[in-house]
Amino acid sequence: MRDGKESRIGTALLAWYDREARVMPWRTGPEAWRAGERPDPYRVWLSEVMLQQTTVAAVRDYFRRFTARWPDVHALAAAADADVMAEWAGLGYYARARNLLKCARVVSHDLDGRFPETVEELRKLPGIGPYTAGAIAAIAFDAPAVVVDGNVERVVARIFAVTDPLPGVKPELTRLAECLTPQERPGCHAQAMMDLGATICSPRNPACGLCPVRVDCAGYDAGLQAELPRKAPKPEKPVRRGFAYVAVGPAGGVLLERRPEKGLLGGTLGFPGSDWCEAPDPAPPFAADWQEAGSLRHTFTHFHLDLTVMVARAARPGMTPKAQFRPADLPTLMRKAWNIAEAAISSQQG
DNA sequence: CACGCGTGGTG
DNA sequence: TCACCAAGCGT
Repeated sequence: MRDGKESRIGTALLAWYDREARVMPWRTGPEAWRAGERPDPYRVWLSEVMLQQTTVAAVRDYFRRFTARWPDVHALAAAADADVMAEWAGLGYYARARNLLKCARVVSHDLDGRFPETVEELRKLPGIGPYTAGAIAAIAFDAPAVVVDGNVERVVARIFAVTDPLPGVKPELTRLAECLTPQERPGCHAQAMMDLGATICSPRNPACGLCPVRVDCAGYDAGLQAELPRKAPKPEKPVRRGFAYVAVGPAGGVLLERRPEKGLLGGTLGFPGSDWCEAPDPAPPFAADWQEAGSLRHTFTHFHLDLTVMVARAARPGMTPKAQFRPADLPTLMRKAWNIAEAAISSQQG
């Protein structure tokens, strides 16, 4: 399985990681690791869920706020749903936040607060798929799990000069990643692969001159490093339109609603509005003197949204009082809508 | 299994 | 400006 080349790559990678490992709030660095310190599984799990399809830079402050407010899995399990959704607001992919809370409650109530140590058991928990299960097993419990994220796909495709496109070639990349996974320090190896992919073996303009495994990189030898991994072309994003209605009461209260659990922005707070489609009908939540405040474009995973923001001053039952309304609790789209509405209202009334 | 699901940085 | 991309998962 692991012949001279694979073994040499693993050794070079670990030596590089020992020198260059990135410092992150959820990590135990190589030095502390060697001194016997191990990362807290709760923090590993929380960071890995936040990092799903999300950059390190975006996660840092969210991770700090979550761990300051909920230092362990029991504290998080006891949190109110609305508080967790508010703290997650802006990070995106809100199903992660709902599954995070479900998972915390299972671990807290059914597993006595201890995360499972095997990939098989971790996989059964909500929000933990093949990648996250492997990452927790490797990083928190130092199990020789295979950890394949977008970084590892790229690194492996380049090292072995795999030219077939994703996603079809993913199983082969996983097998190749398995060949590189050592029995010793698998957690450090997993983090080293991801650090290499995030810094040197980057998607565009890889810094091969600094790469610890360049001498064993078939992609570099073939001059293909910048083109790998190949990916199937993505369909164009359609444009949808919609209306959002921001009602502000005499004392500054705001009319908000919580969206359904499933679907786009599921479980988040927002302003009432129309459907989002090619040609939506206006859909004011009640009759009032609605004025157009402006519009915005927001891009989701699979479509662009052009949203027209309407405002009215009106008292309504069920408004969120001004003192309890924090725009930071809203997903980014709704925060943008609020910024437009607020500017219009303050300029119109002075 | 292909698709739905956010957001901010970047070239 | 805008398409692409990032430590994927659930259905």
